[in-house]
Amino acid sequence: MTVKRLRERQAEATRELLVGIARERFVEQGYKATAMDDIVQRAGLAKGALYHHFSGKDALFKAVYDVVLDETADAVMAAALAEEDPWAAVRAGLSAFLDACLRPAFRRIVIIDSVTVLAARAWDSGTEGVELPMLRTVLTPLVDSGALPGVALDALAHVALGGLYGSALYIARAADPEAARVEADVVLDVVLRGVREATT
Amino acid sequence: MTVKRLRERQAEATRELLVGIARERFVEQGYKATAMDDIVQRAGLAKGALYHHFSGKDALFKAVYDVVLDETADAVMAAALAEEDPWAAVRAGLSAFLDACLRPAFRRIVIIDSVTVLAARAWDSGTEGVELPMLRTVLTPLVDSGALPGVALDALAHVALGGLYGSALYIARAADPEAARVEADVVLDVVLRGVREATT
DNA sequence: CCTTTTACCGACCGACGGTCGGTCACCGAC
DNA sequence: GTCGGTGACCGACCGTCGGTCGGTAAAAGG
Repeated sequence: MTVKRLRERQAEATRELLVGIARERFVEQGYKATAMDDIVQRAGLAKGALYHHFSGKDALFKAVYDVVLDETADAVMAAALAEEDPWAAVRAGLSAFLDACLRPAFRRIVIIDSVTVLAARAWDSGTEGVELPMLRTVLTPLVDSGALPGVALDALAHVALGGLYGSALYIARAADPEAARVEADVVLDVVLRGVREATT
Repeated sequence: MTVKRLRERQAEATRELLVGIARERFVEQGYKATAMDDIVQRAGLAKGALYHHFSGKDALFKAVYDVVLDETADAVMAAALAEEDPWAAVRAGLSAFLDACLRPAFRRIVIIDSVTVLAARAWDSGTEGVELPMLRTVLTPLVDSGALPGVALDALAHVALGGLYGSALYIARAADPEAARVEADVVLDVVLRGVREATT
């Protein structure tokens, strides 16, 4: 496993090179405006190489998306799981998420383009992203604790994800992202405290 | 104004025909999978005619989008403005919105594809949709009433829009949309009541 | 009438995602 | 060592599709 054949290492390097170039282009120009030929040329490779490693443009994007998302998911989950109290956990995860929204790569890849590219795929196949399972993990304690009678976990997760998405878009669109982050934080905090106090 | 020249009427009819065909195709197959040639052929016209009336595929989609959105916006705004109490207005608009989510055309055009197609446009130009102004109209009384101290209207509108979008997606994805509508309703109601009771 | 306007035509273009037969360096077996 | 197999990579080629442009005929206007 640790001992890699030359061919293997070379292939993996090529793959990572492609993902790296693709990430740079996707973040800078967006998904649609980025041409496969451009990526290939900048990588100093031929088209066949790209299609040898990735089944298509969307698969390449997915690889980039996974990397960018993981960079955030770890931080968010760590922040949330570090808290004992379910409400505090939600609050901590929220804060970590809003921080992530300030990063250009996260905004462009995860917030804007992922919807465009991966929605169709998720539509046909039952493929589910990482965000919903994450939210379920965080929200399950709340629902299980009986604090939210009659609330379906899945519905709650979807609405919450939407709200987060809305915040992210607001921050991404703002002329002053830092200030927008604070504003979004206030709004989400009001909602969170409201739900909490009204149901306990 | 009411007296239209023959040419004018003919052109308008053609335009509406194209929008109608396009709407049918967009709803059935989605934006990307729909080819301009297909629309043109079904309408019994040539490509030039289409490009005479619409500057491009996205412009054609925008025309369809506007029609579908207006069909809903009127109902939502009417429901909201019929209520005196700001909170009841929000609740009424919410209900009307969730009803709209059950309509296939609304789901496909406004919820799914509009993000893909119109996001890029809205990104560059400061073009804003109809939803945000609508939400601002509904939410302004709440913010003005001082019930939500420290909350920025725009941030609140964005978060709310996101939550609605999440609900809509949940309903659209569900095997049983009717049941999902009820679940989403419960969640949104909990959030709404929570915020309301915690701040009054 | 004759000119202008314009709705509409349809052949053509270029960009772009994707394919496929071919090549050659590496690798394991004997 | 050498030899057959494997697979990373090559790059010319293709189909699709959004978009263009010179042309045409009929209505509008004088």
